[in-house]
Amino acid sequence: MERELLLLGLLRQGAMHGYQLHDFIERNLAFCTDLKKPTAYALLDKMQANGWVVVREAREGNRPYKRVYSLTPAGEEAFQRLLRENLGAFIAAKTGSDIGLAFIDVLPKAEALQLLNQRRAAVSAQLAEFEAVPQHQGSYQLLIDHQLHYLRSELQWLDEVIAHIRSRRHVLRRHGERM
Amino acid sequence: MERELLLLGLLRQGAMHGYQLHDFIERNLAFCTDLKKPTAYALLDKMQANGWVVVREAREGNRPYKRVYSLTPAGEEAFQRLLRENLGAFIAAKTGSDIGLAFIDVLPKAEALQLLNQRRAAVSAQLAEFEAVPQHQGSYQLLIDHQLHYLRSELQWLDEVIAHIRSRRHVLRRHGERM
DNA sequence: TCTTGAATAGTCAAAGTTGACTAGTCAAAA
DNA sequence: TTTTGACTAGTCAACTTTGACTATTCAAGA
Repeated sequence: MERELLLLGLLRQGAMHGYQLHDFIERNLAFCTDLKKPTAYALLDKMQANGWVVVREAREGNRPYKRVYSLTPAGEEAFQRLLRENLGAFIAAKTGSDIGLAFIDVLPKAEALQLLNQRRAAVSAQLAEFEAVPQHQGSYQLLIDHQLHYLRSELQWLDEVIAHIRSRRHVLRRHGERM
Repeated sequence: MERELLLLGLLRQGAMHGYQLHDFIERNLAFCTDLKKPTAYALLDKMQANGWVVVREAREGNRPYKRVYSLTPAGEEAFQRLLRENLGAFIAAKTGSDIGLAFIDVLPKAEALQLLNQRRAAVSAQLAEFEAVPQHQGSYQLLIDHQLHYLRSELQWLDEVIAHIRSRRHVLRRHGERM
């Protein structure tokens, strides 16, 4: 749903190839969304079937043909609708990263702490990466700011978890656990 | 990857039907992971092929047969490996909820604010829901606490965004935009 | 000049995911 | 008692996603 919105929003700024769309997303929005090349083309096909985009087969010189996608009025309408739908709603993110926490009692305290510190380093590294991104103008900066806010919040939570585990008595052995 | 970990972790606490596994996840962990019934069975089939679980066809009375899954030693090994892998790494969550923000400039300021306030209400409602969950014992509480932490952080960020948009000059009209 | 590697553009078969279904059991209301 | 609705248990065809390809162009270095 949001991937359609994204493709429409990009096409709104001008006609593009499927390849360019995918490439832009991969380079700039990989932290937000996940859109592999074949999926991008599949969505574009569907959007074409919906009448949201039209394709023009173009060739420059004798290079192999390329398909250039551009927005139709129906596509603009869809964009407007999807944008409002997206902004007005909130869908909580789901990492699978939490699942392990549900079973952390299985591990000896020392190993649990070692692994969580390793995880903390990973969060920290991602945070440093985003802190190094130069300021952008426009609403793209919002996305970066959100990611920064999210990563800082995760880091803070992880620190709380580590402190909590550290303060606990040594965990008892359980069924099926290696010593 | 984390869904296998989850299934293995649950089966570790005792043999179960595919249906019970799915049902438990749906009821208690829907905020963390997403595992539809047919996907659960597909994963169990794969795990069986891996030798991580075994199936016993059982019937009680003359009710139709049921398949009871249980962990093998190889499954326990896989669980231990996946658990360490999961805890030691961090994979940032991806909502698609952010995509809309990238295009918020398209909307008139007033409408943008109205939609963001609607979104804020949605976050607030989810937060209230989780604040109402009674305290659990054990590491399940960690998952709840994480969700609370996450939702509070999102709410705070949204408030910053709303304040930021509010403080901005009225947005200029752009290409393709309805008046 | 020729080769190599990166970038551009897209495809395909295989794998994963899911909405909608079947089918039996059970408890309670009509 | 029989109908209704919820619960248990699982399946299937359709749809979506993806890893791994093909094939051309282009620039740089050997």
